[in-house]
Amino acid sequence: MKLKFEELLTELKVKKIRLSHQRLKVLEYLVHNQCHPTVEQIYNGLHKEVPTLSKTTVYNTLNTLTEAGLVRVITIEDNETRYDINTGNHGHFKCEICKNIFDFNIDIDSFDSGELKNFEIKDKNVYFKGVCSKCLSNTKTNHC
Amino acid sequence: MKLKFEELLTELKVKKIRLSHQRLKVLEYLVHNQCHPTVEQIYNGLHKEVPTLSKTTVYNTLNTLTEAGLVRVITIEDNETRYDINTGNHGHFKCEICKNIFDFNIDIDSFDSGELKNFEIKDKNVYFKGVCSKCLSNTKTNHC
DNA sequence: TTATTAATTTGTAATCATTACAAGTTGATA
DNA sequence: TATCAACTTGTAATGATTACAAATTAATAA
Repeated sequence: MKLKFEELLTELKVKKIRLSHQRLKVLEYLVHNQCHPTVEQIYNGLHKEVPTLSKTTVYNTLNTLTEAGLVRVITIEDNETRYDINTGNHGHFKCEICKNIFDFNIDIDSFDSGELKNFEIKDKNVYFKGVCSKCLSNTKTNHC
Repeated sequence: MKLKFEELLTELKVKKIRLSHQRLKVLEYLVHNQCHPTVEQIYNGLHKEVPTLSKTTVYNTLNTLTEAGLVRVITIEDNETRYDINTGNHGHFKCEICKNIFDFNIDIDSFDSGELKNFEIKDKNVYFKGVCSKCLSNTKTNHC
């Protein structure tokens, strides 16, 4: 965790992005909360610690970090944008009952279909939806 | 095309969804325009032919058809929901220059990772972003 | 350490997609 | 052809995101 945060700071400096207090706090929140939070969740989570924080700043910061490639946008549902500090190769599963988003390993690069051979692919996303194992067993219990 | 439309009608009847004039027109539009249109595009495209059509009806219809499984929602970008009458197994590539969305073949079922073995997967989506071949060659030309 | 300045933050207002709602209309059934 | 629940419609409400301008601050150099 600590390591990850230091690496992110270095990347910000390299890319000449100012290390403002708000940006560091948002980054820290994302490193500590890798549950793919929404803007609302980030804002609420930081509000006690940084009372002057504005929601606009959270939006601005996330856009800046996304453009810099430090953060990945997750748009599984059209009404809620989520953010992920883990920019590595992995898929997302959203449970329609508990609404949680789970990471799963997937080698997205393995299916670089020949159809797109003259296309420049910058970003690959795999999103699954359904019901997670925990909610599945709860549903079964309720039926008895 | 004709065949596809007839099949869709049969499915609507089976699922006891009324074959209203507006629903048939939206379905027809989707069958004829498989370019993953937005609500705005569908509404504008049908407005001449069906002047009384309301945008709310387009939303309602698309939600009904999606729940019935006749239409697939595409949410690559968080600010625009798109709709696809092709519910078969395929991926989507969005060009960030021309904004077009391209279909490509992909066997999504082939990577049913063991991590999700106790999950019920209802929907699988693969979204790529980047620059399409046409826009890539245009960019090159402009540099000369 | 301090001054300088451009970048950043902040709060409010604006925008845009989508949904809620209630009154009018219509498709399917008998 | 009558009936009625389902559907459509227009307007208003909602909610996420962005625009904007004034106040603040991080980074640089003296």
